[in-house]
Amino acid sequence: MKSKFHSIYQHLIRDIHEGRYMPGDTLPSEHELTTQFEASRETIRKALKQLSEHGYIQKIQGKGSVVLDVQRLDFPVSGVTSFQELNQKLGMNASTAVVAFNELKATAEQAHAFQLPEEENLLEIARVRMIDGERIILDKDWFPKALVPGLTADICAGSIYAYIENTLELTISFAKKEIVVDVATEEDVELLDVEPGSHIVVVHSLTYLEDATLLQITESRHRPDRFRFVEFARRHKA
Amino acid sequence: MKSKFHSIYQHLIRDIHEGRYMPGDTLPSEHELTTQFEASRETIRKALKQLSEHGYIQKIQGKGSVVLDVQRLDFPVSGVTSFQELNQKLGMNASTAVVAFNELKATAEQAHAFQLPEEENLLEIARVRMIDGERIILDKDWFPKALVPGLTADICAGSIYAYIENTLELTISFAKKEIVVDVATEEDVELLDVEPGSHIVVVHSLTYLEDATLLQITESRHRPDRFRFVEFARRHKA
DNA sequence: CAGTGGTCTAGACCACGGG
DNA sequence: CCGTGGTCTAGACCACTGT
Repeated sequence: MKSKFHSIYQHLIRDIHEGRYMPGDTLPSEHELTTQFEASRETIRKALKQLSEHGYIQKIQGKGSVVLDVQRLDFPVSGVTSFQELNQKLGMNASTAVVAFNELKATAEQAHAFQLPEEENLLEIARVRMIDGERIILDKDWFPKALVPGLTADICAGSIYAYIENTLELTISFAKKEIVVDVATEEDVELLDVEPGSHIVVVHSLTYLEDATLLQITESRHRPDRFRFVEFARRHKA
Repeated sequence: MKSKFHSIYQHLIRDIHEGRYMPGDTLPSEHELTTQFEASRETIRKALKQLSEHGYIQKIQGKGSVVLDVQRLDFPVSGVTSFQELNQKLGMNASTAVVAFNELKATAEQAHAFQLPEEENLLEIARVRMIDGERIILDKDWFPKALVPGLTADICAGSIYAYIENTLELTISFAKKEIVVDVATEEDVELLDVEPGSHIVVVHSLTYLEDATLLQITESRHRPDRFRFVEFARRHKA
């Protein structure tokens, strides 16, 4: 992204993070920002719109753009973010073990979800995430094999997202997620540090590319005492 | 909202829900929509932007706006939505019992969160949500008393949000949420149909008005087997 | 009243996709 | 090549907030 409004957006985020604008302050008016960034007002407004959507500011008509307290939000499990990205950002003492890497035929249900001909080949990957020496998360992923050529078990031990976005140059665009609580399966007990009969938090995700093709189905199974999900949401009236 | 782009947005949503555009179809081009709605292209684009953010369409450069399959998303626990609104929308067989309605002094922590002088009066409300005859959810809310004049236990048995938005004419704007899993307290065991020692899904929320003042702190405690949270999220690269 | 954000317009140029 | 969406502009008018 090298668009003008996106640069302005990032510039203002940096200003907020570095404390040049504190929570409760109002940003300079849109008119002032047009001269500061040498941009038209609509361009400024696009940048402010994004800041507002991401929880950085609240726009108040007649007053200005008030900076919100973003401190309590800095654990962005919400949105579309990979475990490795979180690991780096938060400096978690984490590691990944690949426990399965199989090629198999799609089931009827999977073929339908991926809009592929039945019996198309899928990659099935299972990974255990360890944090501070404990096995906390079991991630199970399915990809259409044709979409991720060259993907190896070694790559899966690092960041699949980095491989997809940087090496394959695919653009991940959006995801649908569902969080439910399930009872631990035998597999959970075997692979994670959980007791039989314990609850497991299950995050199902469907991840899509920018042309709206389904790239990935994920089932992420979390030990409940280490699960945390944070969201910023705006209200949309009916 | 009676803005032009919002009417167009709603018009297109209705078209999608009523099947005039099916998943996989492309909407008419932005140029065509300008003549159809007698609006400028930027106005059309504002409407399409919202459709995109809410998961209705995916815009693809050079091609058009593709309609997504919105069927799997129609359980919007994500966003800022009240229990009563969900109840109505989904036709749940649900009821609410108010189990506490107290006026008390704010703790230091609460006073700080609400940015009120210490010892300001708060309302503390606890409600049990029953679905199909089972006590599933315990909601505990705190409001600054001054912000919700006239709120009674009777109103709390219905929709507090409806009272706030329709009667008090306040506008709820955004919320920060956190989902964690806790072990059932004695209070949970007493008020909900759960076993001692069971897990409880806890949703902490901070709800804000459009001038960014904190209106409400909520702790919503869910029986795990009936908890479900669905989200649509777009990826924002670092 | 002046200053703020909210909406809308008409036109321009660019980047991408597909024939 | 044309049609698509992506960005940017300059200017206009309105609605709201505060003095």
